[in-house]
Amino acid sequence: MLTINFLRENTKLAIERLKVKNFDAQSIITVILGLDQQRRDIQTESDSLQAEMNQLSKEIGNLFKQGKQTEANEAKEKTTSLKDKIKDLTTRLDEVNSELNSLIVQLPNVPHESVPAGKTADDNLEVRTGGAIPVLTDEALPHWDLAAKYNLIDFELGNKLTGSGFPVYIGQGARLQRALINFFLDENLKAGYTEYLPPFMVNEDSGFGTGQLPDKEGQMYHVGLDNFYLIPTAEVPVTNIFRDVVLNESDFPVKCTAYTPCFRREAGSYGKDVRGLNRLHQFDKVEIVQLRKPDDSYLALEEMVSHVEAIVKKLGLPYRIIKLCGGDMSFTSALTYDFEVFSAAQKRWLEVSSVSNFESFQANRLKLRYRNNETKKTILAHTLNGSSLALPRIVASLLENNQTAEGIKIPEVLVPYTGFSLIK
RNA sequence: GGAGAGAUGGCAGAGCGGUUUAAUGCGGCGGUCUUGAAAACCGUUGUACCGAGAGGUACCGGGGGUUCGAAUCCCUCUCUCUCCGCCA
Repeated sequence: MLTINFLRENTKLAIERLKVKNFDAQSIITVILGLDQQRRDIQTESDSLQAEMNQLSKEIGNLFKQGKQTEANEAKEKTTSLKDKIKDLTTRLDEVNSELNSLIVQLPNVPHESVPAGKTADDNLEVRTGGAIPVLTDEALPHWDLAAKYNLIDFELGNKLTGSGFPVYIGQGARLQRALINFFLDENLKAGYTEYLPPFMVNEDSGFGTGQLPDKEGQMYHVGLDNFYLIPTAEVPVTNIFRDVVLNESDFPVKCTAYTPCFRREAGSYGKDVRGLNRLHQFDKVEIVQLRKPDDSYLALEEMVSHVEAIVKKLGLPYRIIKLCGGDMSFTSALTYDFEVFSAAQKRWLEVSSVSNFESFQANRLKLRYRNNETKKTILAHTLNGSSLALPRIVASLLENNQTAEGIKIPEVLVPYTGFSLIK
């Protein structure tokens, strides 16, 4: 969430920038600033009344000690009206605060100045492309047929065990998963990230910290008996490691990576978008998370984009990097780059990574701060994250693009991990 | 699942109705001494909000209550630990 101080000091800027996200903030911000003023007025009054009350209580204590019962009882009577006033003010303050809060959480993050305006994915900006799109024969198969042909993934079996969207990987298919996870983690380690293996379920506080709760709870699986949520991405447990933490300047940059399965309900999805590996309820992903000081978070974003790009290049997949327009960006992001790889038999671009700078939007919810060396003040850190990478669509693209008459070729960098160079 | 104990500042740990602006120790920071360091000694040491400032208010796991006054008493929730049971 945005901070009230930011809104107070940058009212015009916030309204202008939010237009890029197609969000008309004019009236809501006006109401917010009005409530903020009310809040401060009430608190000033309430504080001074409470000071008076504290003073009075102290005096009553002293009177009792001196045995002056009558005076003490007289003084006690004076507190009654004070108490009522304070109670009244406190109630009002709570009301104003909760109203204020409920409005602020409705405001999306303010996009970075470089974010293009636009409504849909069509308005996104292609930053650059790489890799060659393979030319396949007419007999080329989509990955779900390849998966069946080579017995790599059994989608039907997943239906039996759980339900649709929970595939079972088998043999070389399973080993390819394990290889990719290790490869991605190793690449991240080499780039200076520390590996974590977090819980795959989180509590409510964690869900709130990264912004999944309260609004998007329909997207997560909920374990009702214990009130836990299955994580939709490693971003949730990893970023929440730093909830309620005050870092030192010397701790930066904080760079974390984690492999986790990801669970998404994806209610309402259907059709060709969800065919095969295109969209699943459970999938594997390796995530990178960085914490930065505000002054170099955009440098870090570019660094993360280059890092993910290097991995995709090593796999030899045709890719494009896209800067999302305001309308296509997530609620919490200030700037997002998407990575897509081309899946040559489906002839579709598939999103395999989304790299974002959230600035202090998440940090404010998380109370994730650092102490400034000079001023000794605490300042909200910036959080960033990205996939490096999501497995299913990488697998889809690898299978489709690398199919030959002899079998499916495994990219050279993966062979040490798979132990085989051809799926047949 | 059963029984018991507990939750206090960065950490350890007192306090159990009114000089608590939370003792004390450790750690951290600043200083004295020293060629330098250690030791010793002295000082200092949280967060948030309101206020131009002086200053004020709130916070002792969360929420509610009793009281003129709550870290302290009551209710309730959550979590942690110990033992037993089950178990990879």
